[in-house]
Amino acid sequence: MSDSIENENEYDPHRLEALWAPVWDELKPFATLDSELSDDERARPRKYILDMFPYPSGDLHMGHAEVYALGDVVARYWRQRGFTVLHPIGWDSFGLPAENAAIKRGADPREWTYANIAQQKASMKRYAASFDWDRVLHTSDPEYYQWNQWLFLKMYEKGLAYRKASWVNWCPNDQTVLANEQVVDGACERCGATAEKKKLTQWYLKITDYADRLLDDLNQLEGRWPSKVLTMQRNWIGRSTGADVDFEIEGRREPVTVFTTRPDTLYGATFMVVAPDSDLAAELASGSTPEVRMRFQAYLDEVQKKTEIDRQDTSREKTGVFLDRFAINPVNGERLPIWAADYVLADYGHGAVMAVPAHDQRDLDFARAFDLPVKMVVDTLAPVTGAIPVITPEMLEEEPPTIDPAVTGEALTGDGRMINSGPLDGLSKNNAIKRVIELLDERGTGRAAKTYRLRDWLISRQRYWGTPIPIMYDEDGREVPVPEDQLPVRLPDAAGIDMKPKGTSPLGGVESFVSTTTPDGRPARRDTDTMDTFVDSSWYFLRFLAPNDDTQAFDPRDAEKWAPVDQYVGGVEHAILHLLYARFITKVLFDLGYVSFTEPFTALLNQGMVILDGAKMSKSKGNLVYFTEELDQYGVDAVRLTMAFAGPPEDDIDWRDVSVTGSQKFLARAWRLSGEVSSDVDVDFDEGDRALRRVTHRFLAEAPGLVEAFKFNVVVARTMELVNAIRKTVDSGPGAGDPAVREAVEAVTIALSLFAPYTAEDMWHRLGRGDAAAGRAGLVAFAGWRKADPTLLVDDEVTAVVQVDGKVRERLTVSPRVGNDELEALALASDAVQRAIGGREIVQTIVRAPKIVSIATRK
RNA sequence: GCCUCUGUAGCUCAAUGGAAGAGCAGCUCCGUCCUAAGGAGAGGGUUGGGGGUUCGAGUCCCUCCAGGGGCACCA
Repeated sequence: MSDSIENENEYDPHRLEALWAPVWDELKPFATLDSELSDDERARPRKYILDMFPYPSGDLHMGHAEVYALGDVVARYWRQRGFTVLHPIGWDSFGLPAENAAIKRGADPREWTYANIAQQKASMKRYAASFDWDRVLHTSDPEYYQWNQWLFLKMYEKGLAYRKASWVNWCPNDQTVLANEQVVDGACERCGATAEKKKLTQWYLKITDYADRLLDDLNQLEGRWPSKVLTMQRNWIGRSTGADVDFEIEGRREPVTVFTTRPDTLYGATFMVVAPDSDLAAELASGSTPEVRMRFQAYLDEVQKKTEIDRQDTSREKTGVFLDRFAINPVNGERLPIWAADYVLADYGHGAVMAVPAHDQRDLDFARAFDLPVKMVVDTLAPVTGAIPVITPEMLEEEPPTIDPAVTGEALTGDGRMINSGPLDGLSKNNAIKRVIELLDERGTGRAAKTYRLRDWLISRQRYWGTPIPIMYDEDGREVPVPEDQLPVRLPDAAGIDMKPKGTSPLGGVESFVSTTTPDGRPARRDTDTMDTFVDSSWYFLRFLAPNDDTQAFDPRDAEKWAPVDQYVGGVEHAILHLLYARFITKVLFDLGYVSFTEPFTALLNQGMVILDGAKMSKSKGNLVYFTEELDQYGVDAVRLTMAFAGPPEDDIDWRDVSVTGSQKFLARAWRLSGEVSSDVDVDFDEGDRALRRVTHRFLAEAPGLVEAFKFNVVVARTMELVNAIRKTVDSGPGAGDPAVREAVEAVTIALSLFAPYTAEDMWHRLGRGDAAAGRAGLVAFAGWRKADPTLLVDDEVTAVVQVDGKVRERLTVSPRVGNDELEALALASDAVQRAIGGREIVQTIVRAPKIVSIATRK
């Protein structure tokens, strides 16, 4: 039992949490719906700060603790800068874990999900994240997902949503298809099972139509998004430029088109390779001899047994089978044997390549394995720049080393002069590319072309807990879109549905769901797949603008007011998937006229992970740090401050390396100061101690730039320095009554409001600042960042250094406004400097007033 | 293998080409019946190695080493 009076003079984070949480609940400090804003707040400039919303699997963990601490620093900072800040939160609440829990424990996915949401929400409130709790959304609510369906129908109308049969990635564990983006190193991104290939008819969104814009618009984000993410997106889209070339095939009416980035080497093609799992290969084989058909089928079986992981092993030996068919090179009429080999991919380019072994390593490896001819068409030793090669006598005597790829096994991929290439002879690589495309164009047998690595986005999932695809099929199997006024297509109750994965959607077994009628009254059956949950998150930032609007997905006028997101905060694990999809959907909405911007997230901050002992935390490793336990032990503010102080946000935080106790001690030091200030609230700061005021104002001037550059750890270090300076002033300077002490402690309090809201709120009120009558405007969160006084930023005197021949020989105390000439004269007048010069001739003097004079002598 | 980012005090990080610094931890001292909180003080560096440009390099260039990340049979 502790005395409550004594208690109030001791820093007790849990007491402060209990004291202020109810006040905040009452005042709703961060509510931003129009009805909640005062005229003044409506008139302020606006910022939209968004933290990636969580998936509700269990309670919050340390990773969440980091994102929401850092995102909150940014949101609270802009409020202090006088902006009206939209900072919403919601839940990405559709998805597999709910369904897997249902299968494992017999729980209803809906109940499981919403129970977890309630728990996470309570934790976030305790954590004092400054969210607008009036704008909460859950993607699993029909009020949300009906707009997924609306979006799908809009895209369907535009031909951007379509169904096709194709080889798809299949997760044998989750028993569902995966988007390309969800296959990492040949394995399911979620569960790690080796992905398989299946031929299925599925729904796709035509993201490839947007490939160029998705790539080119990345330039707008340069400097505002981490360059790492930009690079990953560029790689993922993977645009290659080159040419399509048509090859006539003996015994076939239609020519075969291949894509190449090196059309200049067309004269060096010695064979053609087609992907064994392509339709083309099957067709060419079936038109060949029975032995070829047999050998091809055997090869295809072998290839299809390989996993994605085997296939990606680049050190593998080349395999293939000759199809006994021939293509005709359009530029020189040469007959090229056609092979099927699995180093050519069916779904990239046209699934066929012209092989130029002399100038492509893969083709060369294949040619050497199967004894195919190698023909050099680029002399890479020939100069292309016009420089004259230097030939030494030694070089003339020595036999020049051969560069022939057939001998060396090294393909020549560099620039050089074209040889053995008819009209291209003598040209450099780039000129030859231009010229050959002209030639092909003239003959109509080829053209400039671009190819992408990006594939269309497969969104069908054979699972229950997701958005039903709003399409039905009539008795002839024709697609019929669900009319907009019949949305949402509701997910049926989980009760009685067998969710065990069986490769087809659980919804297929719910006759009352499946059976429906077309708008014109004919019987029809619904599509039973649900959408990839990345559809949900691809536009949620717009739904936050009016989460309760049941007439539209979002109001374009709200989008004008708030969007795009000024600052997005989240983990780098979404560098491709979520961020690429959200960019794509934003461009679609732009094209449909719903928004006036083409990029959803103006700036992006990726935070690192919280790890322990150098390793990712995981239940199986037994190295978990529990969020709630940390809060119980150290208090919310100390944990939040630690997240900000541990290092640059993008670096991982090893919980072993940080000291939450240290953060707590610092907060206690700062908090105690707020109780020691003995000057009045309206005291005149101008009369305060000048030395402390200088430290304070330098802090006020410097901190905003640091926050805006995400150097939160540096801001915290600077705040610590300021606290140390105040302590010195109080204990061994002018004392706690000096006006400068109040000014400095208030600056600390406002700064701490970004990191440690409970502590800062309490300090603010102990300082006599919190105005209970002012409503939320009386809270420290709206105190406003103090302006630095420029006259306090310049020192009265500074030290200038004099170097002679690079060594510091003298320090002069001068005015910061000293001129170059004056400073030079002072330097030369110094005995120490003259001794260092030692009578030698001065060859150069550089003066940078007021910092340095550098004198160089002749030695 | 290719591309890219990062190497500064024990740890985490600062430093428009101009004196190598801060916070934390550790150490010493004060304080205390004891412990802790609290206070005072000092120490700690080949800025990963080597070379270059410069009056002057942690900063720019080259090279090597180490670590992280990305890409990798994409024609």
